Amino acid sequence: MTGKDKPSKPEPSHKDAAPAGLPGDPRAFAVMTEISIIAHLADNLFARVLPDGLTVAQFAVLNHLLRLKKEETIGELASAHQVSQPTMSSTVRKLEDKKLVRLVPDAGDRRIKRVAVTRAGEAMRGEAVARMRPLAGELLGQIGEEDWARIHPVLTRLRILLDKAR
Amino acid sequence: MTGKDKPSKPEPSHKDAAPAGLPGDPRAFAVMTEISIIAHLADNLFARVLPDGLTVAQFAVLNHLLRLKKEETIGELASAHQVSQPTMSSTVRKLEDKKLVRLVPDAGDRRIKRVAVTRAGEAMRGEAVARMRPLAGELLGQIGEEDWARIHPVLTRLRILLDKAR
DNA sequence: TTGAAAAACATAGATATCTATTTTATATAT
DNA sequence: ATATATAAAATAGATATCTATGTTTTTCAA
Repeated sequence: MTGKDKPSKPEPSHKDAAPAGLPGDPRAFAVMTEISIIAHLADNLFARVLPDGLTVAQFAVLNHLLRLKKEETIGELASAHQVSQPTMSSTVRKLEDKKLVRLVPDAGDRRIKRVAVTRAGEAMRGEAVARMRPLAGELLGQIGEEDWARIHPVLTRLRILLDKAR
Repeated sequence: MTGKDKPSKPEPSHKDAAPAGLPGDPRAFAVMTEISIIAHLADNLFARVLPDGLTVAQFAVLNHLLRLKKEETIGELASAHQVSQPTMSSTVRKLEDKKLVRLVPDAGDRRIKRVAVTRAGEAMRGEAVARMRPLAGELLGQIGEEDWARIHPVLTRLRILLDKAR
């Protein structure tokens, strides 16, 4: 995931993509399509600027724990990040292999291990944030603050609707 | 992908998730996080209502070709759907195995095979659309038309920005 | 005309995700 | 107290994606 070369990368051209084109509510489908493409593009772009060996999923876990300033179980992390428990187990193990987190056993419940970010983990997250800052400023800065504010509440409502329908 | 049981499925609770929390432009990051979650939830939801054996990627190809009413090469499909050429080759082969598309050799250029949807493919897409209609109506109908219209142009602008930065 | 570069697709190997199941530990009901 | 149900995490197997590379065909320049 170093992203130096790009041999078989898909080329621009987004007249359309995923769902879309359904009868009934074309605009809603068009918007969902845009959202799908945006998520995909942002994810790829993000992956390219991350420090070597750190995936988006791994960064997200470090960032989550450091933002909340607390330790969480694998199950809690899986819920928060919308992935299955085995997937989060795998992500956490990779972070552990790199010494970016350590697993703290729970005193009262021996099934549980809480994930704690190490110093090295903090440093790695700091580097990741530093690397994405220019890209973020350049790109996201081109959308005005008022536009972000305009779309934010609608997207939150949509996310809550979809979340309830799971 | 039948989606009958759901043992290790992540549970609700979205106080937060991926990126977010970066300094500089918190709102932009919060929005990008919402977009990422929405795309993920919609994809999963969509996958669950599709006819058995049809993946989202496969449906997207059928739908794309039927909407545009034309045949396209594997390379064109890969570009349009933001995936690598080998991925699209694989998706097309699966559709071909199920007789939902057939590969039409190009008369003038023997490297090329155009992907054409079969009758069975049309029927399958029709069934997929029929199955998702109630879900779509129920969910997406809860967001007013004016809200879709409000966020659409901003999202399109954002998508174009990200696309240029690839 | 022939050799090199480019293009379209296929193949190979790696990885991240998923579902299903297993293991171990805790909670609860008889 | 003991048996059963629930819960947390690990393991196993499948799949969709990616990058890197190979093969075949076409294009173009010397």
